[in-house]
Parts: sequence; C-alpha cells; structure tokens
Amino acid sequence: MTITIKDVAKKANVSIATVSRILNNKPGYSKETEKKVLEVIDELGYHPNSIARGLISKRTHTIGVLLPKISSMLMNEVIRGIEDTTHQNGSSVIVCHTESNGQKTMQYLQLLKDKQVDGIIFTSERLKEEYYQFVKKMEKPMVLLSTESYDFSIPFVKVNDQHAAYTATEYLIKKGHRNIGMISGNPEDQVAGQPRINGFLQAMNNYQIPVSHEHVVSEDGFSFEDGLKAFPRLIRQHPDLTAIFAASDEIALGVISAAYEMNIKVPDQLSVIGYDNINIAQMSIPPLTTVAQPLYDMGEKATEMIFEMIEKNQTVESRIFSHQVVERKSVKDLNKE
Amino acid sequence: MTITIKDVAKKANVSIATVSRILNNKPGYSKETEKKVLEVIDELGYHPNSIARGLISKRTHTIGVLLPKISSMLMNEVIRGIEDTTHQNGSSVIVCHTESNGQKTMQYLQLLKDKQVDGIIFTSERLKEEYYQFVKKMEKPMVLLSTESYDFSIPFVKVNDQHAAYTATEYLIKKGHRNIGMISGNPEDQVAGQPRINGFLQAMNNYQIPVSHEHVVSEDGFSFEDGLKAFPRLIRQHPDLTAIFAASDEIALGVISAAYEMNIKVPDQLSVIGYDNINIAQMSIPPLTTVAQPLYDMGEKATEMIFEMIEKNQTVESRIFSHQVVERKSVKDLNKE
DNA sequence: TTTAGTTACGTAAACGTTTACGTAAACCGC
DNA sequence: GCGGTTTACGTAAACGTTTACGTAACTAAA
Repeated sequence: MTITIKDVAKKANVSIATVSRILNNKPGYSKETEKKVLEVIDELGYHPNSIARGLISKRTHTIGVLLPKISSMLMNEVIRGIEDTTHQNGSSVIVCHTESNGQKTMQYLQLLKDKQVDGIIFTSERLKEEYYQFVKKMEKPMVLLSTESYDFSIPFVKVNDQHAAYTATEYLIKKGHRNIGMISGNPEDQVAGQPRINGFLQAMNNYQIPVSHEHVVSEDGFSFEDGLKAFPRLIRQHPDLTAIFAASDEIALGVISAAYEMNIKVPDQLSVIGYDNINIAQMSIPPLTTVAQPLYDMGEKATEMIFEMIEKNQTVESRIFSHQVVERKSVKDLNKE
Repeated sequence: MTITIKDVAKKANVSIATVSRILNNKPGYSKETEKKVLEVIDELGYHPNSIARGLISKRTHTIGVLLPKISSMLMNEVIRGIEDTTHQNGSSVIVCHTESNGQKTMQYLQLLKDKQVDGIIFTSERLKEEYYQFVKKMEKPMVLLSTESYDFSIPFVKVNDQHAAYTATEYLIKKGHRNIGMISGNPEDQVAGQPRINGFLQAMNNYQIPVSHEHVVSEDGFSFEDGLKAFPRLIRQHPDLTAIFAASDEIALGVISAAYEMNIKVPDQLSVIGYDNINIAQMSIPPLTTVAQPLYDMGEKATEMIFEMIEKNQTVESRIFSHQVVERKSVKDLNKE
C-alpha cells in the first residue's frame, strides 16, 4: 500500500487540507504544525502523487517534443538541452518521433493531449495548418524550434539559415575559393532547404562570382548517404570545383567519404565546409570546418520559453541565435599559396 | 471547457458507467447503445483523460528509462528501439539522463515514482543496491539493458561482452595479426569494462600469443577523446603493434584520428576494429570494421519485456543477443601479402 | 465590552475516470 | 406462471489530491 496524504494527516493529527497547505506552502498553518507534519512526512517517506495533483491542477509537469527524426545527430544536442532544462524545472519530457509523417504527427498530438502535457515544442518541420488547429484547441502553449511559421504567429527559436549559409559561403570565398558548389537538402523545405540555398547564391552574387543553379545539387534530406550520393554528381558536372558548402555536417561527411573513394584529397584538392557543428564534425578526417548552431542552447532556450508561457500564461519573444564558423581543417586557404 | 465522459453520457442519454464500459469494452451494453454512444463520442470529439484513468487504474502508460549519457551515440539507437516499441504499445517514455551520478539517479527514480511509471528500463550501468531497493519498494517491474546484475535477480538484455570481445580479437588474429593492443574503457566497470578486456586476453591466450597487461591501456570512458588520448600512449609503449581492438566505436574513431595526426595509415600500417557498430562507424575514413550489437533490437526487446511484465504481472526470461562482426575497411588482411 | 479582523485550522466538493453493487426487465426451463 | 439466471443498464464510491467555504479562537481597535 502506498502512503497517501491521508496517512500523513492521520498520523500528524491534522486534516488533509493542512498537510496539503504545508506541501504547497499556502498560508494557513502554524510553525508547530508545520514542523510536526514535516516530521511525519519524513518518517513515512511520503511523496505526493503527481497524477492526482495533475487531475486537479491541470498541470502535469510534462512537456511534449515533436521531432521528425530522432536518429539525426542534430537533434541529439537539442534534446539534451531540452531535457536538462525541463528536469531542472521539475518536469519531464515525452519525445515523439514523427518521421515527418502527417498522420503519425496527428496521432502523437492526440497522445500529448490525452497525457495533458503542459506545453509542446515543435521542431525542425513546417507547422501544418492541421497541427496548428489541433494545438490551438488544446489551449496549451507551443514553441517552434529550428523552424518558423509564416502562417501562424508562434514564438520560435532558430538561427537565420540564410545568413548562416551566407557566412559559410563567404568564408570559402575569403579563403580564396571561386569555384564553389553546394549540396543542399530538400529545396522544397522552406525552412532548412531554400534559405540555405539562397544564402549561398546571395554570397556568390555579392562577391560577383558567377553561379548557375547547376552549382547546387539537392537531395531529399540531410544525411550522410545524401552527401555520399550527391558529391559524385556534382563533381562530374563541375570538375573544377575547389570547395563545397554542405547544408549539413552529415552531408559534409558524406562528401569527404565520397571524395576519399574517388581519391580526391580533402582539403588539398577540395575544401569542404559543413553546417550544424554536431559532435562528429570533430571526429572526421580531416576535422570538419563548419558553421555552428548553438544546438544545446537553442533547446534550452525553447524550453525556457515554454515554461515562461506555461507559468505566466502569456506569449513570449522569439529568439534568433547567432551562428559562428568553427575552423578546423577541411578548408584550405588558397591565399597562402 | 474540455469534453468529459459526463458530456458524452448526457448527450447519449446513458450513464457515465455505460460510456466507460463501452470505452473499455467490458460487458454490459447492447449493440444499439454502443452505436449511439460511439456516434456521440465522434461527434463531440471526446477523448478520455488519461490522467484520471491513471489515478484509478494505477497504469499511466508511461515507462521510465534511465541512462548514463544521453549524448553517447550508442544510446541513440537503443532509445529509438525503446521509443518506437513503447509508442506501438500506446505508451510513452520519460528519458532520464543520470550522468552516472548516484544522487541524480535517485532523484530521477523519485521522479519516476511520482509520475507513477508502469515500469523502468535501467541501462548501461551497474545497478546499485540503493537503486534496487528503491524500485523494489515501488513494486514496479524493471529490466536491465546493456547491463546485468550479479547481486539481484532482474531480467536483462545484453550481448555477451566477453564473447564479443573475443570474437573481435579473434577476427584480428585470423587476419594474420599478432601484435595486437587494446584500448578499453574503465576496467573497474564490471559490465562493459572488465569483460571486454577478459575477452581480449582470452583470445590472445587461446591462440598462444603472448600478451602482457601493457597491451591494454584504459581510459575512464568510451569516448572519442578517450581514444584520442590513449592511442599515443599505447603506440609509444608498443611501436610494433599492427592492430588495435577498441572497446567502442567512438574510441576507435579517436584512434584513427590520432593515428592520422601521427601519420600512421589505417589500415595499411595499422588495423583498427571497433565495438558497437553505431551510425558513424560507416562514416569514418576508412569505414570502420566493428563488432555489432543489435542496438535497436535490444531496445525493442527490453521494451517488450517490460510490457510483458506489466501486463501479465510475471517475470520474464533474460535474453542474450548475438553479436556479429561487420567488415568494412579498417582492418588489413596480413595473409594476403 | 463589543465588534471587526485575523489566524489556524477542518469539511466537503471537485477533478475525470473505473467499478462494485444494485435493480428492473427479459428470458428460460419446467 | 414461478423461481432463477442473464442482460443492460444506473448509482455511487473510490482513486489522491487541491481548494472554496465555514468556523472557532484569538487579537486589536473603539
């Protein structure tokens, strides 16, 4: 038998209301009874049942996180940030892995509703009308992470993808490169696809380097395999390329591996810059130069925002994090020749 | 206002008991009322509140997972297996990241108790007496994953570490290597440390290759940095080594990177075999040969076991998964010279 | 001394379910 | 057509909390 508030009340000779008041330190009890009750609680090893609490308070101290691919290493750091912060707030996280599948997403949203989560963090994907309407009906706060909605006004945290892609490209240019190609993810992707391509093109234009759309080849996603497949296509089209901007670190590693297979030396014959700065960027050979998103911090911030919305019941400012290129060894400085 | 069972009952002109019965298909209602009620449910978009349910049924359809390092890529696949399986069972997961910290672990256990999880999966770490006692008091099922307890009889799923290490070492030997070193994790670690060292030593002995304990150097953990640091130490002690068995893929990648820095070519001058077969094993240069644990399957199995224990309220057989070396390109066949 | 206000509680309703128990009607066998 | 069983419900208690409301005792002001 588990110990309930009643047991505590009985043993301490008070009512359950008093115990509850002490537990939630609401006014209405004397120092002495507090001491007595606290002793009994300690003695019995009582801990309030958070389910019963949740039933009344409508707070479950649980938040839901929706993300497309749990396996993506990108999300790893982000989730770490979310979970650490959530736990620091005395809550816990339910992670839902939608695989970018609309039906699955709706199922998960229903699950999160049933479980009465206090709030939802929606990541890395376009917020469809259907999702939005559902969450709106739930009347729970939501924040967007690594994505942004042009249709609905929901607070978000992300980096400026176009700007970051611009920075990466510019870095290559400043290192003396002129023949630069790009391997992008899905260009239909309005949030991580197109903007990065735009940033690339914009940098090239700004520095008056002629580019055609053939300089960027796209795959469906941002994975290692995508890079592996895309690189040979790109290099065949443009054998004179000296540098490549990859839209993700995983793609970049795919490029490096493919280049290795083709006996093209990185960075001597080909420079590569990635995007994200995930863990494995440092593990590649050569270590990957990349433009970093502060992934952990972004997860942290999104979580803080959710809690602010939950607790103060008001909306909150979006936040654009700044990116930063971290130099390692996959880009050659052509000026030093 | 949210829609409750009362609303459904009123609109369908039945009692809440009947609605509940229909929802849980317990006997006691006619086809007609069922149809009627189902219609109303659909019409109102009613979904039962799982918190209220949990309060009575003592089932929250939530399980807790304790793991030492969320960032470890190892755990990624495992967690995927756990979460997929859990969701298929209509439940959800709370992931707790203990950092191998006893105090934190106890806090998380308390959290899981408060949240009334139906069961606990405890991974990759020694089950301390304190933890065991706590869970025992909770009276909830637990299974061990990638670990095993010699003190308490708890069902587990893992691979046979010693055997797998033996297999890895034997693979190297069969490829003609005789000067083999090992980089292990923490040898104090009774579950992932010592057994792998034993397996290594055992294989060497079986093939009558002299080894000293100096052939194995240990670090605190199983990370990339550990491999990076350990390799120079090892190679300085034994410059004639032709192959290395790394106790994890991350260590192996560290070894490859360190070797690259020292201008030692893998696999031409040095062969490396890893352990785990995580995602990035295929991304390294050269792609890493490694002994694979079926990580996803192990997560899946552990979850199935937990659910069986929860639902049938009985204990369950432990399961040892078989390992397998996956050949890639980081080991040179010396016989072919 | 009376009155108004405060303090320190206790009682009971509420949160949204499940379920033990009760009951009236229908059915069955003889 | 009578006892007994089954079917199809309804009523109300229970799960473990929080909290609105009530109240008795004490305090302070007039």
